[in-house]
Formats: sequence, C-alpha cells, structure tokens
Amino acid sequence: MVVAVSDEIAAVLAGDRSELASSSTAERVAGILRTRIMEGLFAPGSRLSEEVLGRALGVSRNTLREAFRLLCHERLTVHEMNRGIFVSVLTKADVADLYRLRRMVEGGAARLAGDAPVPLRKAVMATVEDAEVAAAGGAWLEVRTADLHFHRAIGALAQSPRVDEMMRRALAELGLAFHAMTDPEQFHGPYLGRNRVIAELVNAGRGEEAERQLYGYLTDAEAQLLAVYEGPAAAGIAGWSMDRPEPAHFEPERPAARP
Amino acid sequence: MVVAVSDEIAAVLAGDRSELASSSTAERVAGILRTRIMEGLFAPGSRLSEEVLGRALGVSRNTLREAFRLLCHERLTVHEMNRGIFVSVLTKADVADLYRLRRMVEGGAARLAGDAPVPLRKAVMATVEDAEVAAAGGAWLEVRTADLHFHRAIGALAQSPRVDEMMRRALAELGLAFHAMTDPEQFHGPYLGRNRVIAELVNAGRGEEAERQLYGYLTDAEAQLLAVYEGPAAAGIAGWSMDRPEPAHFEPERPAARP
DNA sequence: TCTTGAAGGATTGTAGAACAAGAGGTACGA
DNA sequence: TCGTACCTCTTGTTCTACAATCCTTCAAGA
Repeated sequence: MVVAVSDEIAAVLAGDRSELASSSTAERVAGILRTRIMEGLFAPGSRLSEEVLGRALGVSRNTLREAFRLLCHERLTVHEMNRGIFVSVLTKADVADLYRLRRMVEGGAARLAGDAPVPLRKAVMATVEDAEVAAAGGAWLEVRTADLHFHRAIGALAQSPRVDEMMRRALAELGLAFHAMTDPEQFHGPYLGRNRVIAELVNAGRGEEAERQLYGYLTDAEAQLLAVYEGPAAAGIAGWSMDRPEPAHFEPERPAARP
Repeated sequence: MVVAVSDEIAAVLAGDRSELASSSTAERVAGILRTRIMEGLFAPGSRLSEEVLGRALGVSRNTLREAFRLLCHERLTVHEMNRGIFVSVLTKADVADLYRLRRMVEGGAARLAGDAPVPLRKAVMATVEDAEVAAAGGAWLEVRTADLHFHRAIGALAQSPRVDEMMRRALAELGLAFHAMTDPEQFHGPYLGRNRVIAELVNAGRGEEAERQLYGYLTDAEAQLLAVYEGPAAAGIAGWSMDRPEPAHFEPERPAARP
C-alpha cells in the first residue's frame, strides 16, 4: 500500500493543527484583550467590566468570562471574587521575580547555545540587526519590539516549546511594567551593544560566556527598571512592597462612579 | 491619631487575602478534576463530557467550561474544537521536553542553594527523610509523593513564586506519564540515595555541585521513563515522535459509542 | 467629628434553556 | 470498496434569570 502523505508533509500539517483549532471565540477574545493590555489601552489596575466589554466586543458574558480565565492564568489580569477582573498591577517584588525567572531561564537557554542548531543562533543575531537598524532610524518602539524578539530568540535556544511559552508569558507580564519607561531610548539604548556581544557569543557557541553576559545584562536592566518603577507600594500601605510572597496586585483603582 | 492596625498585622492579613478569594466554583471544580486526573481516575486520552461531568458534579455547563479552560491552560487537558476536552496524552517528545525544562529550572534553582535561607535547604533534606522512612516501610506510593516534594523543594530554592508554580505545573503534567510506571519501587528505589546526596550538597550550600548531580539524575530518570513509556507514536503515524514543535497530544481515543 | 449600621443600586456568580454548527456514525446506492 | 445523504449527539454561544456580594450613600449614635 502506498503511503498517502509523506512524513514531512504530515509534520508540516501537524504544525498547522493548532492554528486550525484556535478558532474559538473565547480564545480570540483573549487574544484581543491581551494585545490591548500590552498596548496599554487598559491601564494596570483598571477593571474590565463584563457587561461593557461584552457589549463592545459583541460576545456574551459567558464567552467573555472564559477569555478572562485565560488571561488570569497568564497573570495579565487578576480575578477578585465578586468584584471582577482587573488588569494586573505589578509590584516591585513581581518585577524582581520576573527578572529572577528570566535570569534562570534565559541564562539556562543561552548556556545551551553550543548545542543549538545554527539557524536558531542566527535568529538571535538577526534580532540584534533589526534593533540596530531601528535604532539608527530613531524608531525606538521598534527597538523595543526587536529587543523582545532578541530575548525570545535566546529562549528558543533551549529548543523547548514549554520554555518558549514561558518566555512569551514572562515578557508579556513584564510588559505591564514597561509602560513606566517613558523614554525608550534611554532604556534600550545602552543595551544594543550588549545584545550584539551576547549574540556573537551565541553564534560562536560559547554558551557559558553568553550566560554570564546575559546575567549581568538582566541584573542591570532590572535595577534600571526598578529605579523608575513605582509599584502599588505608592498606594500607601507599609510592609507591602518586597516581603509578600505573591502579590498579584495591590488595590485596583476604582472605576469612576456612573452618573 | 492612633494607628488602628499595625503594619505587621496588615502584612499578615494581606497574605491571607488569596485564601479568602479562592472560593470560586469553577476553580474548585478545576481542582477536583486536576486531582482526579493526577490520580489516574481519568486516563490520558479519555474525553471529559460536559454533560456527564456537569451532572456528576452538580454544576452548570458554563461553570464546567471555565474549569476546563484552566485545565487546558495547564496542559493537563487539550481542547479540540467541536469535539470537546480530552485528558492530555503526552508524547515522548513531551516527556523529553518536560525533563529539559526541569533540568533547566531545577538545576538553576539548585545552583542558588548557597543563597537560599537555611529553612529552605532543610526542607529539601526533610523530604529526603520522608522518602527514606516511607521506603523502609515499603510504602512506595508515599515514596513517590515525597519525591515530588523533594523536587518542589529544590525549585523553592530559587525563592520565586513563579518558579514554584512552574514546578508545580511541570510535575503535574509529567504525572500524566508516570502512570506508565507500574513498579514504583524499581523506578524510585535507585534515586533515594541520589536524593540524599543532592540534599546534602544543598544543605552545605554547594550549589554548583548540586546542580551537576541533579542534571545527571534527571537525565537518567528521563531515560528510564522513556524506556518504558509508550507515547501516542504507537498510534501509527510516522514523523510524529520527536520533530514536531509542540504536540500537546496526538489522537485521543474515541469514547466507546453509546448504545 | 468620627464611627457604626442600614438601605439601595450595581455587578458578579451560577444555573438553565435554547439554538446553530460541527463531528461521527449509519444506511443506501453505484 | 467507495461515496453520498442523512441522522444523532455534542459542543459553541447566546440569552435570561436570580441569588450573593460589594460599593455607595445616608442616617443615627457616641
């Protein structure tokens, strides 16, 4: 009997399956909201009303609630019983934790650079070049995008779908705090050179050195972000900022009372 | 004006908040299903019918669907459009990926043993002692539980809530494959000694050595599990096993046709 | 003046019914 | 054997309804 579909074709089609199956309204709604949150349309702390969003998006409350569950699981939103869904407000402890995670995961991935296939290494370098081109043109928003791609490319060196997803989520969550950086040039500028150094080490397969560079890089970036980031500690309760195990958010802003 | 509640008390109560807010039916349902899946009551590949489970648990379809979203996000179940929710079937590639992730995360956490406070290090040793006691009594199921606690304690050395959660999820997902191990004594027995070695290195703050030991440990355990684990590749499509980027599952068994 | 307590309205939590759409099975015919 | 038409079951989604809870406001008392 003849094999109907070659193995290569089967593998390609298998990769398309997720795309095929992703046509659930709830997931599409979650994707929209995720994008909007990342864009800053919904500020951290703001409440996402079921009725308002449901009407605006033309979906029922049930469907919207399913989408909310997904976003809450990604920590982009938090769910307060009988109060609703709020866009997460990262504390300084959250930012620190996210950088701790990134040092571990990105560092671990960079260390494996020597084992990674060449295309994955070249992809890292490509993101650096994108960033440099954008920086030369003064397009600092694109620089930021390229920087995100750089870090995801670093994570991809681990050749693990789960690590990829973790990177995606961690960077998305951290994006909640990046809106505090009003001057992207000042924030991203100094790292362009360091990105290139790391990319070259990766390209050369010198994983351990790349990891060390990346470790220092992330530590510096964390300090810089924390220096300007004002977490919910500003809201006024002491003993809150650094010592709470897992403060998803502090106290969301109340929406303006309806007339 | 007198401060009504001291800062310390406020901080303590703030920690209780998560407990207070965790009483959503959907989350409780998700917790029940999670437990049952881990126990093996729902075998990998089996379908979770909305109607049947909703009736059995006494919750509406809407609530159940919210719970399903959570489980799918944890990868314990997979969602197929218009077909329903199925308990995930791990491929060999999934198992390999989970061990890759564990090597990176647990290894990274173990490396930080020197920075971890003493109670966290002692907690690692405590799990080893639990396992040894259980093994002496021949209670191999408890040995397995203690082993899970051991690895979570290793992860806790990172002092990161997000790493803790990642460990929890990764071990839960891997639990889907552990049912293939029909003989827990054979599987866990050889690792009791290695656990102790690692725990002692952790206790001594010798993180790098602990990481190396753990790396070899996990690599061996992976090989042992993969040797006996038959993933869905047995279902018969070639080119599926190792080269697909993210095969959450292959092809779930169909439920027996109703009469 | 400050604190406490009690309506009142608004929103969420959950259930249930309803219908369209898709998947899977079955019988029939070529 | 294959293809097609039909049929049934389940899911996807919406709508309605109501209880529970929270927030606000306002009034009463210390």
